[in-house]
Amino acid sequence: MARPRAFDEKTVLEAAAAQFRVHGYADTSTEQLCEAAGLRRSSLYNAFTSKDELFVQALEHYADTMCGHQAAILTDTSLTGAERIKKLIGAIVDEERVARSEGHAAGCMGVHALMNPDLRARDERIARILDRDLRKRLDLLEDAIRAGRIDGSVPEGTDAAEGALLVNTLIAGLRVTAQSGVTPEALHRIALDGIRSLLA
Amino acid sequence: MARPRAFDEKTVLEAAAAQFRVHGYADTSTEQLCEAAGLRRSSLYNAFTSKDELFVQALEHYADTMCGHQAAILTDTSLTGAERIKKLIGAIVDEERVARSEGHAAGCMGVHALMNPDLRARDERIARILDRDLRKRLDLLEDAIRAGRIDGSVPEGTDAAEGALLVNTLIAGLRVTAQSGVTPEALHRIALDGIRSLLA
DNA sequence: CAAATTTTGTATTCCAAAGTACAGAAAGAG
DNA sequence: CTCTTTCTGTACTTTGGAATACAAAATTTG
Repeated sequence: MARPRAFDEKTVLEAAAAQFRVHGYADTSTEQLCEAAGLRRSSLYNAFTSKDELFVQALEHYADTMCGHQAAILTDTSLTGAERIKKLIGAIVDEERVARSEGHAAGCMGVHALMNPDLRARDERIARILDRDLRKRLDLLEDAIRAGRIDGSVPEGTDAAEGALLVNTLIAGLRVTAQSGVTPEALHRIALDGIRSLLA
Repeated sequence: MARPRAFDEKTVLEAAAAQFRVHGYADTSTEQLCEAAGLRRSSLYNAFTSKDELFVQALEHYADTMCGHQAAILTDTSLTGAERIKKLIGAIVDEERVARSEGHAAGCMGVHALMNPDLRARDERIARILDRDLRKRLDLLEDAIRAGRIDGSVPEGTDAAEGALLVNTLIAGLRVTAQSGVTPEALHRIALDGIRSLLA
């Protein structure tokens, strides 16, 4: 019995995340967010009370979506453990490739939020989301490494937890290195060199 | 024939960098900068015209200092090429260790500035400093790798440019991963695993 | 010791960006 | 068709922090 929302909430969260992941929290103005979402100020504030709140929701949605993508790759049992990890790296590099074709780097909400202790302190939910997301992704990586140890694509002695942390660290590094204009091809090669210790 | 400055400029730049490397540009207030430097607003503005200018100078000093430290390690001819790179990683991890003992991560002006396209756009000098710094550090790393190829500590086939980029990428990743509370010991182990491809 | 000049402290101004108010338009329910 | 409710657009208010003004204090040199 009332006028329904003319925009899709998820779509707005994705548009917001696209801004935040490139510019970070502080350097994304509510103006930019409106522009990116194709919404007016009041619609945005009506749906999401504040920039802070919008950030939290965008981060949550972003983390879930990302994690979903990575889970799809890392649990694909048609591939060996090592192949899954290589495919994940390929996917990250591809993200950078399309961002590059748009004239910027892909950025990463996770890196931005992690690197900013003040942001995490401002809203405890942010730290919680980041922790949960990290934990989930490490678990997925550990499972893939264990699978690799069994199928023979990963050396037997490999510590799953540390291998997972290495892959995650390398990915964060890629996000940063991508900002300095390195080609996706070079990015791909160094990432594969970085996980050499995980390949049988 | 005039009252001399009561503070040391370098010391102020270092205090400023210590704030910027943790909080980033936007989330460091001029208030914090005054506090950290032990200076009053007017002294700060008198010496460095603006927050922007202070940031640029702090970044320049920070990059030079960091590069100097790294150069000392990477050109130490009493070590093999591989040993130099391992020692560099140890030094980065130690930085994180002391930061951790102070209750935070070390952060990195380079990572913050790189991840923020708006900041680089605001003042062309920032992009210039970052480019020069990256170039210098990659050159040092390449030299160490080449030295390693000669002394036999690094595999013959290794591409120096890509090896250098890998080490640099890993270090950036360490800066990020350190923010999530991983112990310095774990950080050290995964970093060494990450450069496995560079070790003979 | 006094002049010259710069530093320091407090208070103020200024600005950009976050957030709010409210009138008018749109859409479903009866 | 009309009533109700929610959405949309414009203009306004608020706020946090960067930057400035200026008077008083401090210090070196001649």
